[in-house]
Amino acid sequence: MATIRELARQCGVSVATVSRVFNRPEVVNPDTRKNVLDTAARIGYLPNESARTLATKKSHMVGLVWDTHHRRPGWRHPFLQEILIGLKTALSDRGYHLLMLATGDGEGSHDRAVRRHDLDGVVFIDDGTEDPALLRLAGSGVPCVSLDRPVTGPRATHVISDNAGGARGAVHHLHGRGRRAIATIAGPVRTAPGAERLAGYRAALAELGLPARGEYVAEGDFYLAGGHAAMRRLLELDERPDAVFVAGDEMAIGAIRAITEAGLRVPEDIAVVGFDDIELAALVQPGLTTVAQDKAGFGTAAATALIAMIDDPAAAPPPPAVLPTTLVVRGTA
Amino acid sequence: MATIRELARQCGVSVATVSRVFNRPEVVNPDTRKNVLDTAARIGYLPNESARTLATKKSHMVGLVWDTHHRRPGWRHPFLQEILIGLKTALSDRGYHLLMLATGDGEGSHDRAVRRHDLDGVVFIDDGTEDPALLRLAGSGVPCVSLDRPVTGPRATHVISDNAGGARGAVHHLHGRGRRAIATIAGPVRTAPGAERLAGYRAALAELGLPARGEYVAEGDFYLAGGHAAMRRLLELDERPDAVFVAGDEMAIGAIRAITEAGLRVPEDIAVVGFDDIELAALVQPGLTTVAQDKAGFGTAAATALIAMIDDPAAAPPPPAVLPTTLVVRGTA
DNA sequence: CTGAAAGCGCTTACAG
DNA sequence: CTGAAAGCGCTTACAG
Repeated sequence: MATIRELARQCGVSVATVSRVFNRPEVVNPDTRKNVLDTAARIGYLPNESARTLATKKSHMVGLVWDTHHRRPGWRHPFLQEILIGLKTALSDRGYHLLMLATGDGEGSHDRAVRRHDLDGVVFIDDGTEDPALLRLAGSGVPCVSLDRPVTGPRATHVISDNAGGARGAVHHLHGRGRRAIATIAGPVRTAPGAERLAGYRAALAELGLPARGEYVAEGDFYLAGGHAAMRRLLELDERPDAVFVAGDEMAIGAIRAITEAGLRVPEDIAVVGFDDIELAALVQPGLTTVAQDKAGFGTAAATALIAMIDDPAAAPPPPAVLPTTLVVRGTA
Repeated sequence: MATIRELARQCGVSVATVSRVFNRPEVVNPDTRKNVLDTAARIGYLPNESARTLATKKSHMVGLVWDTHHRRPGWRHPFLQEILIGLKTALSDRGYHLLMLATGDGEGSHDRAVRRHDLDGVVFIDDGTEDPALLRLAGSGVPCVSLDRPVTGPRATHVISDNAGGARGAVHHLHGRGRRAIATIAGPVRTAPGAERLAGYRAALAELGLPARGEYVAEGDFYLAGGHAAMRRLLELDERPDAVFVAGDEMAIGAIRAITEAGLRVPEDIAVVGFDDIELAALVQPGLTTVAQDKAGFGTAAATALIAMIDDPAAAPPPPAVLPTTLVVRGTA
């Protein structure tokens, strides 16, 4: 590998000049600049990132804390792949790479990695658990953006869907279809999406002048089995609902299964609206009517927020990005 | 951040000694070793990775080339998330991090990133297209392991499922269920999984003494719509098949849809076996009988192979890892 | 607009 | 078993 010294020699300039053409090209004479660039291309010179990072403390790498937890082994984000695409694309457009942080090598592994590698920022995508290492990280002053949950810190912000708005829209849609006994299967209220979607459901009920019945709220866990179990509880009610807003698509699929097993039909007997718009939603039959999240938008918004913080160390963190949702009407409501 | 110099000062030793306790602890006096380790923990010393990499040319980072191509924008690997988990876990157990390589910043971006960051190795997970940058990388001498496709290079190997064996098993299963007119919907034969599964299908036919009819082979593209279209072609045949081995679960779901639309039943009229065992396979109704791949095994095997090459620069690359498959019998065959 | 020099935080022969 | 010193490949005031 050609080094900066070798390139400088071949161009007859100092290494300082070569360095400048790569970092502040505008300050160097156009002719020498061109010469340096040309011979760099010819001999295949590439600035070494470790040396750069060592000198500048900027690694041009962003950490991704994606927790494949001990506590919740099989945790899957409903659309990790899409988020990754958005993140990676937006980041690489700005010259940043994504470093997937190993987890589980003991407490505090994340902040250690951040310091050892001089990471410029980090994005969290976790299951909402209060991990002390994450809190410490967010509090430490490195730019952080978290997905799907609020964080606090001097340079931390988050991106989240308009969960309440999406939920409201779903309930209004159900109401528009003539349903009046509208139940919900909520996500865990300790998570922001769980709590906000439930709040949106309640708000819509109030707006529509529908009674808020406690027994119409069943809590699930965002997984299929949880949705199934919650629906069974709902089906045992004396006044069976004629519609249910389910706070996650996987749970909605489980709920539909429970309804079918009970000998009832969707949407005729009970209409169902989900949330997320996972791939599966379009593939089941009938297609799942659901509140779609802007999947790629998560990645893009996270990258944008992160880079804003990285570019201006003095600025306050950008406000949380709230992504609009879209109701996708298919067959279940 | 405490540096090695600061730590050395506090311990009353030279930086060389401190460096040794972290890199070759066995050569330093147990007492001084303990002292260094203790004060390191106390003052929160962490070796800086950039400085290490600069000095040693080992970054302890492995690149992941995951092509979200221009040529095939929406390309999704059926179980990227699971592979990522396996990879990340196995890698981090050995102290390596995963760097997701940006793509699209022009030709050759991958090999440039590898050189700039002194990556210790790279794993490819792509759609099988012949990307010159990848070939160059594999030929360059950095340890490479590719998923789902063979590669050649001085230090390259790959991990792949026993595609032919899995396909054979599927056809034998169909035969055991009494089916004799067994068709297949193949993946693109330019991909290794596509070609090998087709070969396995043909081998099984021969073993079973069944005729190999050209019109019973329909080529799909691994996507749902392709499977749907291929099945429609098969349904138009004079001698309609009574079973079909579909080389991918998504295509299988599409095929089932086509069968249903034609007013036929699965498995009564036509039995279906898929390949992959994607999440969806267990969720559709009836459940899809399919050849399961060892998802986490991909990541683990890739990490193992990579680390073997990294650890012994002189050794020949390990032979390709061929992962066994498992037939999962559900409702469609 | 350009160069000489110090410095970033480690590792590693080489002596002892 | 340990230390002094050179070196890894850059960047960045500081002069000029």
